[in-house]
Amino acid sequence: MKDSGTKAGKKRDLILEAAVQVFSAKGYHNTRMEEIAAVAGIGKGTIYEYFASKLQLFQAMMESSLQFYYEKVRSQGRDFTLKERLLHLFEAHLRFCRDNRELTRIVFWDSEIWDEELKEWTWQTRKDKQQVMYSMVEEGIRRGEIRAGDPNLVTLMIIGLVGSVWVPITLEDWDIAPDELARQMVDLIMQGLEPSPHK
Amino acid sequence: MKDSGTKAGKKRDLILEAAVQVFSAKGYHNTRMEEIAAVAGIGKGTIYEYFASKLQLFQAMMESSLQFYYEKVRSQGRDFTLKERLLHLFEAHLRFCRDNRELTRIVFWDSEIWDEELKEWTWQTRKDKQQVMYSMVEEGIRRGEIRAGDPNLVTLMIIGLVGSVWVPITLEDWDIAPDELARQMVDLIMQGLEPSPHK
Amino acid sequence: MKDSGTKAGKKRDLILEAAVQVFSAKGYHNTRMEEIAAVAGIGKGTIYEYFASKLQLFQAMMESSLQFYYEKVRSQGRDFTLKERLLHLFEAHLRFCRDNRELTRIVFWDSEIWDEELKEWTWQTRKDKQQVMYSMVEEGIRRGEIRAGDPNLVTLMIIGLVGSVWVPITLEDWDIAPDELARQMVDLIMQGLEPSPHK
Amino acid sequence: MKDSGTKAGKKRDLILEAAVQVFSAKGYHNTRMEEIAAVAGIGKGTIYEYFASKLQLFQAMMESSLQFYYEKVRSQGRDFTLKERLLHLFEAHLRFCRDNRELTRIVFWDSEIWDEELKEWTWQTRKDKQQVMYSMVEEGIRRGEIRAGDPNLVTLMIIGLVGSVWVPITLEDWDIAPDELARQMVDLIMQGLEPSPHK
DNA sequence: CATGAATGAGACTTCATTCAT
DNA sequence: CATGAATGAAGTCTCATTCAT
Repeated sequence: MKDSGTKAGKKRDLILEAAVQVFSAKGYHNTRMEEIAAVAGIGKGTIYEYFASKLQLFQAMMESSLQFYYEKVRSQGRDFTLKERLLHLFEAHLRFCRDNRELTRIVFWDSEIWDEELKEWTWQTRKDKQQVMYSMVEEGIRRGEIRAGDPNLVTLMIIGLVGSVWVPITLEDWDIAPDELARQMVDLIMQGLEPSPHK
Repeated sequence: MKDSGTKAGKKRDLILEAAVQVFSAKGYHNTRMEEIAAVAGIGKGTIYEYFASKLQLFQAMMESSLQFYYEKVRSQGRDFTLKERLLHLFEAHLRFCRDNRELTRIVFWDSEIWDEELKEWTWQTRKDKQQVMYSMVEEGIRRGEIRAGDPNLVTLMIIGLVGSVWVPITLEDWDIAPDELARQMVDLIMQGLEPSPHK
Repeated sequence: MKDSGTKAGKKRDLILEAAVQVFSAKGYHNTRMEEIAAVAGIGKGTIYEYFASKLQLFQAMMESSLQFYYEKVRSQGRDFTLKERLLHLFEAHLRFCRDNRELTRIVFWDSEIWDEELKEWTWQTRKDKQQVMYSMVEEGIRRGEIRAGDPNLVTLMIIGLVGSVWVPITLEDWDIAPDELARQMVDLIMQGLEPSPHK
Repeated sequence: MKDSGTKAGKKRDLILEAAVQVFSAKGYHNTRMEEIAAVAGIGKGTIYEYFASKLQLFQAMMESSLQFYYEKVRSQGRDFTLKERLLHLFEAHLRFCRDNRELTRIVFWDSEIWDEELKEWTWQTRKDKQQVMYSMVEEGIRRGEIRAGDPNLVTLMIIGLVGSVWVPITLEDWDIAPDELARQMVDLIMQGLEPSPHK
């Protein structure tokens, strides 16, 4: 699936897949290298042929997972209104969450590792995501698609909403229809809660 | 027995405070009992006079911290509109986050412990919080204060927003004015993003 | 009971009695000073007012217990035949074992302490006991009361028999009549197992 | 899987041998896993590759030792008189004690561990041993080889004698000739101490 | 004298990592 | 390349002993 044509990296991907499974199910600290090896169906020592340490394996797994995520999510058009872009974004996100429950659990939530390097990386990733959203929001304001306001706060609200629905989807196995839910989410964000007398 | 009246449990609290500090800074697994003891300025063994194990210390810290949080947040009136209640809630929450950056970091975020009992407890806490909000939302709909819609989704959005602002406050040391920010948040939630032609 | 008239040492004996109980029930290493204190109904620190360490408390308990044992057992006449003396000895021994099951358990059996000093002491005690018996046996041979043979081996057999009946008495709560059993034991030792055609 | 045929379990046996040495010399509680490892010439962690815990190592050592003992002792004929069987038994026992001084010290004596499971097992072992002897005695009585009497007491005496000679052999390094000593022991048991006028 | 809260040395055990095969 | 037996650093927890009250 992730294999890029050639046979090279086949075992590396095998390990990565096993890592996703085990890390997702048990978290970083409760995962034993031996178990990853077992799940991958290889020897414990073999992992070290491809990854220098447990931490680096975790990082690689996160990176590849997020890349995988971004590929899915970012495949959206450019010449759309903010509303439409949000719709696409939400839908893609929801779809991904629904289809990769295990993966999202570890990628989005569980990160008590506090390795300095990884912390920095996690941090940067978060900022990047926020920055993308921030740009969208700012552009939306410029275009007059949304009313002026603190774009920062708006960005946070959107990110927060996206994050909040993730919880019940992955943790409670909430069964959703991505397109329908995305529509509702956008509606909520755009219209707010107040009853609109003019509608 | 331990002390006469006011100062009872002094050392227990000392340990709890140290635990908040160290657990918050390093996360559960990277925290060493010895370090907590050092920060508390006591001997390693003393902790075990008050808490049976590392896990139980963590649990006690979480519990007391959350209780502390709820005390601060729940001190809000009842005979108010949803809007007013949200305003109070947000403001209290923001105030707490601002004033207890370290604490909120561990309490709200970091929980890769995966002890079955604690997991259950964390889970229940989350559900409780959600339930309270859900009731508020439902009542708001009944009263006609907000338009009908999936109360579940609305609840999630509010929780998501609350959570999302917590990140920059505690992690980026975002300096905020709780009352002003709360007002903006409520406004956002109530009005939505769309430019309102009728206003 | 053990108190020698005055009030002095009352608490010391209290501790000693508690020590017998707990050490007997749990063995040396599984006994906690705190438990002894609890059983004695005093504070943990108080033990150290009377005994310098756990080991010394154990030693004192063993010493006083053995002294108590010897008092009971040695109160036997002198101008008797070996057979009579054995009879008295066995009976006294059995009586003591029956009446002090807990105590004998720890005193005679359980001694995995391996403190060099205590080992030496245990050792010496054993040798002393053996020496007393050896003298009796030797005298018996001289007097022609028993046939010549290796007095060492005879001594061992007697000690062995005494020890062997102790096991079911204290561990299996074998209910015995000391005088009757003593008679049988002496009979066995004196006559042997072989059917005696001449008797 | 570990090795081809003869050398299988080499390291496990290495550990077991070291365990016998150290446990025998120091007793259970005063033995440190690290020391066993050192004696075995391996790393501390390696022990845990073969035994789950200190207690299980001890149990395994006891079991294998006793099996080893029984193999040596039980290799005796069946169609013999009680006297002959005792002779063989004693001789085998003495031989084993002499040749395995260290081992017998821990196996027969030192058992202050008080783990419930092990206690039960020790207990059962003792009962089994006793039962075997009891059967022999009973049969001897039926056959008229020994005079009637309480077979229980006779059994205890024999066991006691066997145990009693063990002490000087292993603890005092008593140098013995197994066959000669066994003969004397049987003679004592069969004839008793009393001078036999008919002999 | 009596106490028990405090201490910290030291024990068992885990598990990431190495390296000989 | 692949392996898994071997390793030992490091962590949690126990409990005899101390000492301020």
